[in-house]
Amino acid sequence: MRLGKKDQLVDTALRLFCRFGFRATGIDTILAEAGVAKMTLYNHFGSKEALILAALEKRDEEHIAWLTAETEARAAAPEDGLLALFDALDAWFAGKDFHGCPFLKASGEFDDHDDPVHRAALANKGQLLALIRKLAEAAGAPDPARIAGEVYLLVEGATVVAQLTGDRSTAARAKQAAEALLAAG
Amino acid sequence: MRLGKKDQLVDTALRLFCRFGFRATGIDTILAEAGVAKMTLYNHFGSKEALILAALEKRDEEHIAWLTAETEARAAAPEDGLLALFDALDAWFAGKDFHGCPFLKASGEFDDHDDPVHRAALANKGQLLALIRKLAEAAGAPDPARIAGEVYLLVEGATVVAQLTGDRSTAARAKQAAEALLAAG
DNA sequence: GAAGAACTGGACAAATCGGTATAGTTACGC
DNA sequence: GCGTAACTATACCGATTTGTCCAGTTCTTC
Repeated sequence: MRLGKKDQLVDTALRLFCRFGFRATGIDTILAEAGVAKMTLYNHFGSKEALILAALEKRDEEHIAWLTAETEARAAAPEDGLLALFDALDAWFAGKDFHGCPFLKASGEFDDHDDPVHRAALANKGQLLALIRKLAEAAGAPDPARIAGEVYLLVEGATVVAQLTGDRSTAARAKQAAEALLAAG
Repeated sequence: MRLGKKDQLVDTALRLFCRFGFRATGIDTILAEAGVAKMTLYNHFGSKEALILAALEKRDEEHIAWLTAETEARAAAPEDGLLALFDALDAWFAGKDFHGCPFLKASGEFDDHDDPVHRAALANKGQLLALIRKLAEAAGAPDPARIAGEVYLLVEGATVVAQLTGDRSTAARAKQAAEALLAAG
């Protein structure tokens, strides 16, 4: 077993969901791309929604971990982490297969607060906010919770605008703003 | 002609698109909700995509105008406009049928920069950025273009987060951040 | 009131959707 | 090598999708 059909399914599903949207991506497309039979999918996941949930869950763990590591790697000192986060974002946006944040897309397509997919998206954003709060504390901000909340808005804004416009300087602009916020205390 | 079937169609379509998404909303649903025959739709618009485009175009004009007026109404002096914008946003978010920005949703569902729908979304955002720039100039910011770009990120971030979390204090938090940016110059 | 445009309602088409059934094949553990 | 679990291939289901066709009705306007 080189990778496991299940993981293979989740990976290609996530890629296609990001690229074309959740509803627009049919199961048959995922199957063909992954080279997996339909019954294999329905043995592992009971429904398309379950596959979406599994894909988001995996993405959740991976992306938060990636962002944390990338931020740490780019911060010379712990107090630089909050600004280094935007360098990590910049690297993310610059990737050639960047198509926005799957959680934001999911919350847009499943815009009902009771929907399991929407909840999954919300859960991920909670983790992102927690990461930012930790970075704000490490940066020695006088009111880390408030700064984190404001920086979080910048992060989401930059993510959305980068996807919308494809502008390569978006993360840098957000970083500038974050610097000003941090300096203002 | 009380309202015109065409406008009626565009209005209900936009409402349903915002609520349930563009791809998830079938034309039969729109037709039933609007009380209009299918052929009437295809006589006015040649396709569903044309209806989407028409809905976004109308929304574009209306929303920018509404935002401009609401901001002016809430600004005691011209130099308060940039911050008053966030009060207008707050009013928008607080509306009971707020379901996020249709242009952001559209750009998420049609995530191809050549797609006409994506282009329409982009065009609207250009107008929004222009509005913010004018407000930044009126506020007497030393570098209005830079400040506008940063504030724009806050606006998009706040819009997305308000839709995602339903948090009522989102606009206020964004306003706080904008104040700091403005004060920092 | 007559002409013409706008609109209706329902049937229909072709494709696609998520999901199921079945029969057969491959791979792995003991 | 045998049994079992995982997987494949294909055919199929009913529902739904966008879009078309057409005959008949309502509305507007002169």
